[in-house]
Amino acid sequence: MDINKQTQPAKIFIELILETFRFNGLLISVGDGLTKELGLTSSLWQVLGAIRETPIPMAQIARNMGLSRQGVRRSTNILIDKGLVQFKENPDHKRARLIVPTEEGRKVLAQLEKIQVDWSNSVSKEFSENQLKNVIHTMRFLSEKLYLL
Amino acid sequence: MDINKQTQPAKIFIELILETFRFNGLLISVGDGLTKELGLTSSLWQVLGAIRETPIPMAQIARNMGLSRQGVRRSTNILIDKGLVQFKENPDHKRARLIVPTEEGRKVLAQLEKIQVDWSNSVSKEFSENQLKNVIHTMRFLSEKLYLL
DNA sequence: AACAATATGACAATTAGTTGTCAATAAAAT
DNA sequence: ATTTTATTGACAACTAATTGTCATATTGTT
Repeated sequence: MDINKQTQPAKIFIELILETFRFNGLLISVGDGLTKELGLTSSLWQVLGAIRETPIPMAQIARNMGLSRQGVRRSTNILIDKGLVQFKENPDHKRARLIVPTEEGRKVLAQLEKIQVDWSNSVSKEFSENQLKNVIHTMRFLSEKLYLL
Repeated sequence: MDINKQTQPAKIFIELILETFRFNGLLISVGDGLTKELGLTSSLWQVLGAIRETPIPMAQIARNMGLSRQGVRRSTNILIDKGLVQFKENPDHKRARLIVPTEEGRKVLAQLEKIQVDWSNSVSKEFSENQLKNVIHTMRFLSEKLYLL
């Protein structure tokens, strides 16, 4: 039996994976740089950002952001120590308390947003909406395929 | 002065970042699943894969793959313990020895490649070459912008 | 209503990865 | 040629993240 031959799209897909790793790493390091002054790391602002609009429990943050439940728990503990978030009883679930930003947390979120807006504006300046949307769409589509396998 | 308003591409760019985090996490977990039987984790096969064609020193692996030098060192040590790679004197650089696969390492690389070919073929089946290339291109373009800032 | 299956968060132990520092080597500048 | 700057890899200390297990709460089944 012959060795299966790798199709052309498959080769490019592998390239895409490696590029994703690099891009992801770059985003994290740039993100860390941007928010260093706020005393936040990527894992922290990912969690803080996740409850910007609606307070949700840890497990849901994990699901939304593609993080592990335990990782979110850890980050949440740190954010609590920093006084940026707190627990709030969840009427719908006795165990799964909501994570909500404190007053201080809201201030940091506002600063975060300011930084993010300036930065994202300047980075995305030369890109069209469609170009970026296409990337997101393809990633999501690929993700679906990955889940199925 | 008004708060800077976030442009539409900027908003989508932020979405793209979050999607990248999720996609990256998914790739790692799927990759770990695929290569579990070989006793390799993502960080390990990233390093092993990097020297598939040409043996290079640790620092170069790190640069190519967007990993930290120290992380690569760690992975390399593990791969050496597992007997999959070894050092080889580098005529061009006394300090920076080349990392080369052992006989056993080459076997694992072959298995890895087999798995990778089957998997990438099946995932990328419904994607056009161009669609994937566009994603890579956009990521690289974004990366350039990120470096400049 | 009773039971089974799933989701959630806590904790401990382990593994993975980073940071800071150092000495050796190589490359670049003068 | 000499000096300065970069790169490279090693090591140790530290921080981050994962894994496995457990008790509790919720949801789904019968």
